[in-house]
Amino acid sequence: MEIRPTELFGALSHETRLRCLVLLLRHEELCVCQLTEAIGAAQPHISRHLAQLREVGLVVDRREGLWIHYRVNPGIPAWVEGVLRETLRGVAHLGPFADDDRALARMPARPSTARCA
Amino acid sequence: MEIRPTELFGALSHETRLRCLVLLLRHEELCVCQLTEAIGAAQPHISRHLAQLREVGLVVDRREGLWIHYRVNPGIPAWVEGVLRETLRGVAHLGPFADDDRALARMPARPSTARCA
DNA sequence: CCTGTATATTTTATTGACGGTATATATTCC
DNA sequence: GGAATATATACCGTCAATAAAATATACAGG
Repeated sequence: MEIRPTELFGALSHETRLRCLVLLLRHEELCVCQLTEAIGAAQPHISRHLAQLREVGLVVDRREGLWIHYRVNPGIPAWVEGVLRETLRGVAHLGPFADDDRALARMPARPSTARCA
Repeated sequence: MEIRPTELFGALSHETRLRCLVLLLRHEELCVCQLTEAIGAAQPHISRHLAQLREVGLVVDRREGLWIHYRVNPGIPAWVEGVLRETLRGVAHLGPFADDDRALARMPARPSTARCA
């Protein structure tokens, strides 16, 4: 698993992508509709930025029926893990990131239980 | 001292800026001519990217005669320090970063001793 | 004050990232 | 197979980042 440093930081330099990643660091695995709902943006917007995270190798996806679940790539190098850990430590309490987490907690039904929206 | 996460990562997402920062992490304090020589780019190029690192708050500068010395801002938040430490750990051995360090070591005269070029 | 050195900034042109909308693909259920 | 849902991609106009060259500023020494 190789990640080029400038590509890593480029991926983290956009608020939408960073918010997605922070949610995934906190919740192991989430589907697109959960990320979309928690962040409160348009679905193609979230999807496009998730694709960029995937292309860099930061996240992997897994299809299950209609839903596609994303998670942080378990194969990232140790130093990248370190960067993500320190980042989470630094941003977890900040406005948008904390709000996203609360919005996610308020979501009524989770996938594999019923429909998303 | 406040650093916005997306701005931090944006600053690290350009190879020239990351190379400058890695050199500064390793050497405490360097003047522009040392960075220019070690990296082997045009002076205005280095200067512009140092300015961006300065605007984000990652580095500070100090004038001493003709030379302007840059160093990593000692006032950055702990989590940013953590990110930088992990980054250094991850990239130190990679091509351009290791080469820069060797090129710097080969520089004959250092500032405050004689002329730069 | 004039020259040369070190560094910064401005200018201009180009490339690349982004958002929004529309459309396409995949899957399930009927 | 057709409808509905979840997600992805394509298209397009716009704006910001970048490079390269030229110019400006700051300082030192004669």
